[in-house]
Amino acid sequence: MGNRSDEISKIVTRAIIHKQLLPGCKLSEQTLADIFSVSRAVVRQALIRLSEDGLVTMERNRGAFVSKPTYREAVEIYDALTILEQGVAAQLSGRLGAQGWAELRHHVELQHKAVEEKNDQLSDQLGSGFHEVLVRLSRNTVIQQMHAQLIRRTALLRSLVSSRFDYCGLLHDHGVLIDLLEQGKIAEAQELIAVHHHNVVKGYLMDDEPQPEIDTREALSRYVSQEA
Amino acid sequence: MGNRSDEISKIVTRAIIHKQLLPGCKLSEQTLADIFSVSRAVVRQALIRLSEDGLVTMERNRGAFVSKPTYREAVEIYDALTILEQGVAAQLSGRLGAQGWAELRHHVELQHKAVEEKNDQLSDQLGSGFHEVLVRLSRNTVIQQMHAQLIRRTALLRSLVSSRFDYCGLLHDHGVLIDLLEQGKIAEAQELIAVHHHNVVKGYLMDDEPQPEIDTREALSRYVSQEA
DNA sequence: TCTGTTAAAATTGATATGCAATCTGCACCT
DNA sequence: AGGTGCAGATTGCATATCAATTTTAACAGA
Repeated sequence: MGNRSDEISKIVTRAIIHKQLLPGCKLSEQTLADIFSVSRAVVRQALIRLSEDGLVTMERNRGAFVSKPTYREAVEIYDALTILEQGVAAQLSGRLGAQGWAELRHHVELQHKAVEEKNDQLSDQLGSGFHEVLVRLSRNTVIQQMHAQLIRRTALLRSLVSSRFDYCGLLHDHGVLIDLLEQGKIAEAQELIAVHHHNVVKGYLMDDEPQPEIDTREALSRYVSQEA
Repeated sequence: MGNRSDEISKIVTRAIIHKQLLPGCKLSEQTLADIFSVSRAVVRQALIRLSEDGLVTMERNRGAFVSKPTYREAVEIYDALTILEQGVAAQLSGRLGAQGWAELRHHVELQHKAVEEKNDQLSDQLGSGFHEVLVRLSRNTVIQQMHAQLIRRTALLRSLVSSRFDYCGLLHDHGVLIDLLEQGKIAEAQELIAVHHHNVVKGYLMDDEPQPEIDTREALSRYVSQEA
């Protein structure tokens, strides 16, 4: 689509994923309009796109902010990822051609190098990338898009915490997963996926436990709504 | 959210789901602006929301149309639904309280009456409703929203074909599914979910086989792009 | 009658501007 | 320090305008 608002939303998405725009950051309409040299109307459209995607939260008369997921949301997102990837894994196992397995192994290889070079930025990217490749091989664009959206939201989570992952362990999981799937051990593969994501979430837990800072507005909403 | 564009997009969504607006229908900006007594800008925002949801397709300089899913898309949507519900089922089995099972059975009861009264409209609605309740019981709003979006898109599919479902059979599946889950027979429950959705898609096959009518523009796009 | 061309009208995508409602920040007062 | 009130900034929406593109209609020719 050749829409200006679409381009802008994609650019801002990239900025958010690359931790240039951090959760909670205000996205002023006029500021963005100046930055992209477009009218406020176009910026609003871009912000709406972003909010539909979950990366941005719009508050009436207050404006748009980069979303700040709660811990609960993090768990839900990884649960959703687990379910999607378990389903895809079951479909792929036994049905994927040699070229598919090769692509997965190649991806693990790439990440292996990134980890060895201690390139955390790249390791991170390739880490998510593996899961994306896995889903892409299912050849189901609907699932692919849902999954991609979830991955974008995990990027939000990563910029919310300064967690240090056990990249080596997570990477090892990827390799084992491929083996299990190729051998048709679906149940074990699915269990591994669940544990894998569970480990990632645990990595978040370290410094972002229950709730970092509570939004007063949200905390009081239930009381305000039933005031006399 | 108190946005006007949000309200409008929800109203149009209802109209599409209720088959008042059919796939392929043109959604003129000015027309909608007149209908809702708002400016074109607000209508554009609503249309963007709808297109992000997949119910509406926007074509540059041509406008917005109610989406017309292909058969392939239908299969992909039901595959996605299958995966989501299989995952939710596995989580629910053994973990859901008595109240949860009761709610599910109650829902089947309601649909049973609707089918007896030959109220197809209501049967349809409750049919999707059962799946929504199932997912709601997972208490995962992320999965819930993804699932709800898929359900909306299945409504699109239903208005695209004049299929007559075997409501009785589908309803029976729901009852059996509850039994299987309550007994902890996860694998069988998951298989039933897959077969259930497969049967629904087969119902669509009857009169909407490969492609109803091909969009010339789309059909020729690959040739036009590489013309001399 | 059918086909192809051309001109007019309609539609979209985007901008600019104005305005009411609301929120924010800050000086001010107790 | 802590509450009050106002000025300025921001959002949400309306209207008006314009270029680009598409659609429609009229028209001419085979």
